[in-house]
Amino acid sequence: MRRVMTKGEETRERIIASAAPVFNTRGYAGTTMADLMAASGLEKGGIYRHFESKDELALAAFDHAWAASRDRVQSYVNVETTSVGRLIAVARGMASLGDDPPIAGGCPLLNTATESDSAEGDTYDALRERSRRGLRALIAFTRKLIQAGMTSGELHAHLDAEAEANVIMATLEGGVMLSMLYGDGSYASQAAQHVTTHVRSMAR
Amino acid sequence: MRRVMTKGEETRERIIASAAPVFNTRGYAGTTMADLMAASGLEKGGIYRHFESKDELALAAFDHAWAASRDRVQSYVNVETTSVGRLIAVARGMASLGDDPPIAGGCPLLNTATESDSAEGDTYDALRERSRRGLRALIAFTRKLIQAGMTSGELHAHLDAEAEANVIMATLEGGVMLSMLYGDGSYASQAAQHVTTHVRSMAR
Amino acid sequence: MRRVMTKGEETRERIIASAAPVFNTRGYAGTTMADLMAASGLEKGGIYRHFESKDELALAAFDHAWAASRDRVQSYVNVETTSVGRLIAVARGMASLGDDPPIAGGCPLLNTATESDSAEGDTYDALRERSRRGLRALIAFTRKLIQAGMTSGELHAHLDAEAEANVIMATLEGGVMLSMLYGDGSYASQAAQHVTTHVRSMAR
Amino acid sequence: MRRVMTKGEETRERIIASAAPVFNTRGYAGTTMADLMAASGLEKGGIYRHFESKDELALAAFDHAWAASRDRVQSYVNVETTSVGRLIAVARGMASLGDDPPIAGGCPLLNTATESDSAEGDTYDALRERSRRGLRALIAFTRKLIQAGMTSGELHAHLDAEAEANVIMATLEGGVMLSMLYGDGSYASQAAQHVTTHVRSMAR
DNA sequence: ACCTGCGGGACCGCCCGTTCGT
DNA sequence: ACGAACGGGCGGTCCCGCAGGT
Repeated sequence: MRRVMTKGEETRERIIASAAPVFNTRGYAGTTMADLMAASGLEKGGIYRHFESKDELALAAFDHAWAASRDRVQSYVNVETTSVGRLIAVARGMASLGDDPPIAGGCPLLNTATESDSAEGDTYDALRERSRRGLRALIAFTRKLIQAGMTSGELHAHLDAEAEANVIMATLEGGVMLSMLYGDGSYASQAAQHVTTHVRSMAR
Repeated sequence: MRRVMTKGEETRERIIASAAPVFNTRGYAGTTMADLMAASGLEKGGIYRHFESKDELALAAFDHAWAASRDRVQSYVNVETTSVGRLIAVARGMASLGDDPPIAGGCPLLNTATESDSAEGDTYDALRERSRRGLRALIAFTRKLIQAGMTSGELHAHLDAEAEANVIMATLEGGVMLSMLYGDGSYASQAAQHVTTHVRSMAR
Repeated sequence: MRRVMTKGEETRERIIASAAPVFNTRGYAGTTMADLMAASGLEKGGIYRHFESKDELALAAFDHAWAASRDRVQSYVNVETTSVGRLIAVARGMASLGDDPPIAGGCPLLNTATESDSAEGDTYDALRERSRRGLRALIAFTRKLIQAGMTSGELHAHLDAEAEANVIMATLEGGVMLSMLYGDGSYASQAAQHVTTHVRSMAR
Repeated sequence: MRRVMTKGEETRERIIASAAPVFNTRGYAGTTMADLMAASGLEKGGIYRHFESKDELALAAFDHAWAASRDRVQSYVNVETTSVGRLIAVARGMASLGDDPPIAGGCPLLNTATESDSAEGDTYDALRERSRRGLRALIAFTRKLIQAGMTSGELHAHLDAEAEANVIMATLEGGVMLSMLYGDGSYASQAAQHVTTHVRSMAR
């Protein structure tokens, strides 16, 4: 019987999991090592054994938070079979990030993108790059659903799939932002509802 | 001929104007007094004479940035006469914040809302409150435009003006976010285009 | 009719008078220019017009406070005619500094001596020198009263006037210290009573 | 053999021991963290690990200095067996604080009392409270010695022990003050001599 | 092998005492 | 006499490296 994870790896994962909501709520610059210590229950040295720097942990925490958010959306999508159904599932899944986020603080893509978009510094560069990749993946996923719908005949044939995907994601992220700001999930829900209606209007 | 502004007031305004893009790009927590000194050209003592704390300056800088952004949108709206035209102007005005922002860093509402939405502390509280007010005003302005269009007969009579305004602003802010993240104004433009099409579809 | 004091000199005196209780209560190091501004009602520039530095003002304030304290003791002495009466008057006058000081904060000699006695720095040197002179004068005054009493026959002829004066002043200053610490004038009174009894025991 | 003190506790004690003479000579307000760093040989971070603030260290340093001074007096008292002998020992012990203080700067009670007696602020409040307790204990100790002498018949039966103790301590502290100011231990010695004579005069 | 806690040093926001133009 | 600006240094806190102990 093989060991799935060493004790050290488990600790590492535990640190990441505890750090993710902290970075997601306070931001990279607003998070201190003391916050991370309190969250993980470890001393400084204990954290530094597993991560070279706060930066490295921040990156790992972002990956963790983004994976959790992506999984959330994926879980909505997985139960659907049609392209239209899946597109609507993406909308509802994204909206859930503003209503009941898997990682406290809302959508890590939105948070990290906004903090890092025009800031300078190596860590911000890395954070921005990950945000870009995450959002690019999300938009590409949506675009492919649209294209699949176009191919299968569920959707009109002459849509600009790229542009539609961009706008859908903009609307959903904007809804999450509003919901987080006002502590009211209905903004994200309304955004999801709008996307749903829009997607249906693209169906023939 | 009387003095409109004392030398001190001018300096204060100069400090605010120079601080606004710094806070807007680096965020509140990411901005240091040294950054503010470099931006204003003043020494620490010179800044401290005009502001009790970094916090007070941050608040003033937010107000400045938000006023500049609001004015930008307003300047698009002012040349239009119809409700539909004005709604489209709002969309183009907001999109311009992602393409060519009046204050470096993009939309101060988006940036400040995202940084402060789930953070703790007095300054974050104040920042969050200002973001809420700003966004509320922006949404209310949009809602009134929709209601005016409904009253005048430009738009369908049975729209949910509040929900429409929420979604429009979510879409536009999301578009700005994407444009800032990728350094590409077309995301915001596509969001504006979508809103434009949507508004026209609401016209009878 | 000649001007006794120019307007500038008056202001200078006003600053000194307002600064004296501040330095006497907070000490030299514990007093800030802001404290002095608040006490005088003047702005920084207004104070610096009359004094080259905080140090110079501190010295002037000490002189003022010490003069006021000396005058207080003198006023007790002046109404007495005998050496014994005058010695007792010195005791009661000193005790009054702990009970109802002419300058808030108690005896400036005690305060300044204690702060400056083993500290380094030019200003402390000057402060210490003034404390030494003040206390030396006070002790000398007391010694001369004893010597006068010895000469006149009021007191025993073979006293060590210098030592007696030293001890009397030590007792009285110690009493003031206790009274200031506990906010209770009875310590100083008891010290004065002891000195009174002691002086009477030196009378033949 | 078990460890009596961890390395951290030892460092903490070392910091306190090095800080005590600094605070005792320069006063609380006159002492900077840089002074404390120089005295301890540690960097700021090293000190900060053991104390939350300069204030906390100041309080600990006062306690240390006062304990050392008390021990000094105690060591004079311990070798005496009679009440009169012990009272005289107190006088000589106190005088030694002005002549050859265990902590540079003289009597911490005198120094701290004088600095804090009329100053405002939480730390001054705490310092004043400690000075009061220390001096109260010293006076009470002296008073009990007098009362014991009265009970045993060494001293006259009708003395006001409280008042005598107050005056004795006033005289001794005043002597220390003079010795520190002039850098001449003879003032404290004369005060002690006076107290000795006075105590003997109270003996039947 | 893993983690705790100690200590370093840079730098934070703030406020000091000071100078100078008006 | 004021008020603007200065620049250094304040107390405090950060992130981090490393020695030592379990």
